[in-house]
Amino acid sequence: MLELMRNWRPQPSTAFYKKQPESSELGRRIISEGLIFMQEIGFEAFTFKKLADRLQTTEASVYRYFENKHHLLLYYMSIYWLWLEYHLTFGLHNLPEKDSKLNKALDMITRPDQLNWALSDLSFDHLLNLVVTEWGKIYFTSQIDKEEQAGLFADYKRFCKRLSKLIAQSHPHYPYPNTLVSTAMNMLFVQRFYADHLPSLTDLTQNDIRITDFIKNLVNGALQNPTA
Amino acid sequence: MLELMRNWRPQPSTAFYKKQPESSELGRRIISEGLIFMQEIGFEAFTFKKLADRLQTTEASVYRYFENKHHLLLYYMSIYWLWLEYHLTFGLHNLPEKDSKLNKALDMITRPDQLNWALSDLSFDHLLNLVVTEWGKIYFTSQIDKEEQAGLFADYKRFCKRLSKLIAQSHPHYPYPNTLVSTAMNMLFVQRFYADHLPSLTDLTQNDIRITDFIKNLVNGALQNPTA
DNA sequence: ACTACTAAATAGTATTACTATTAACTTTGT
DNA sequence: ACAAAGTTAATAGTAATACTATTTAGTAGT
Repeated sequence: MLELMRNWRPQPSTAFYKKQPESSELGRRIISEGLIFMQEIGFEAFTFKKLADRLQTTEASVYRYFENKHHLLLYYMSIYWLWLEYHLTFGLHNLPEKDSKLNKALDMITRPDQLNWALSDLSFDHLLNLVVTEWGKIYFTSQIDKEEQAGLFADYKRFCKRLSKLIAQSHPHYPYPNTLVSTAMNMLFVQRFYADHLPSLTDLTQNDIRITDFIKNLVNGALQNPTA
Repeated sequence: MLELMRNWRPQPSTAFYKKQPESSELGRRIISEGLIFMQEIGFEAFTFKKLADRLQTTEASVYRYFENKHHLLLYYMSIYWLWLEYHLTFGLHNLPEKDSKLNKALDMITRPDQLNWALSDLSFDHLLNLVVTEWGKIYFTSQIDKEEQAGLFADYKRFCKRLSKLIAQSHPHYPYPNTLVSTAMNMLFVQRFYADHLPSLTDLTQNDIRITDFIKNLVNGALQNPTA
């Protein structure tokens, strides 16, 4: 598996960019420096002008690669989903019991820091921090329908669908598998955000490993409890 | 109770505005027209310039009342919480059993459209729509710590704390009452948003009354299921 | 009638997000 | 070898946005 990962890299779809950033030195620098920078100053304050200054290039050059800064944010998000999906595929392989598959999956998604990150040019910490702080701005935008149409949410949707199917298989009578999965996924990021900024809204602390317990209890509880 | 409401109006704290909007004709028009307009064109597209044009006044005049458009959004949010809290207080009064109190509360927050709205100048539908579409931008902003400091999130925090206490009383051994409550509150808005824009991520449809069943099952399931 | 205060309009500025065009450099075919 | 074709990025913009400083008009109290 580690062997495999050496040659494997998440390749976000062409929908995210105008010019493939992996194809040039500047493109690669936009991706790697952009992540650090966007996480540092926040999505609103982040502009292509500022990034260009930092890269010693120009605003227009950055616009050659990405249509706007939101597409760049979604590009990062895509990398996250592709990476997590890759791990999930291998992690669940050959696990026979459906119930243990779901719980293994919950372990993996709630403790992503325990999984192998092999993208030397991108910092996992920066990526996770970015997702946590900007979660509300990723899939909750005024451009939602247009961006959805363009396929920019495909990775997130596919990932959720995969988990919902695990639930549908192990608990065929539970009526809300998709709702339950999207609830869990949202809470992974929202509760971390609350721990950092609105601690009175959560019982968890920063990087609290009890997030796994909370999510597992939530999901398993919902599945075992009768619905109307 | 209906008698009482005739003389009662949610009064957001002074932290939200520079000049009390209820104190002048223009101020009141900013609130009522602003809600409709912001909901119509979305928070990003909404500007004080455009609102001023619509009100046949000037940008600068609007800025006399609100520091920026985010404060106006939070002002609306405050009205929502104050109104819901008012109903909760009366609705739970004299209900003896703690367990039924929690379930009554869940009924109320999941079906706010069933509660009495008595603000003739503000449309409940517009307010709920605004909250649903802009939820991600309300408490997940780059200004979070500053706004928190200014007390702009006090209503939301107080409301959640109230519900957490119900849980802590009925289920004193459950370790995540605050996390569970903020999960439920988030899902009220996020799942509606998904129903509208990313339907594959939820099993609910627009205005689906099963949101009550989903949330009750989720909360009660979590409380009955053992944690680590 | 004079002062004090409130309300709202005028006229700005700095920044932002984004685009059109041009220049420089590489690669490729003959 | 060398011109055509393609790639990459710089120059130089624009329209819109968020926000402010200053001025004018109106109203209330003494």
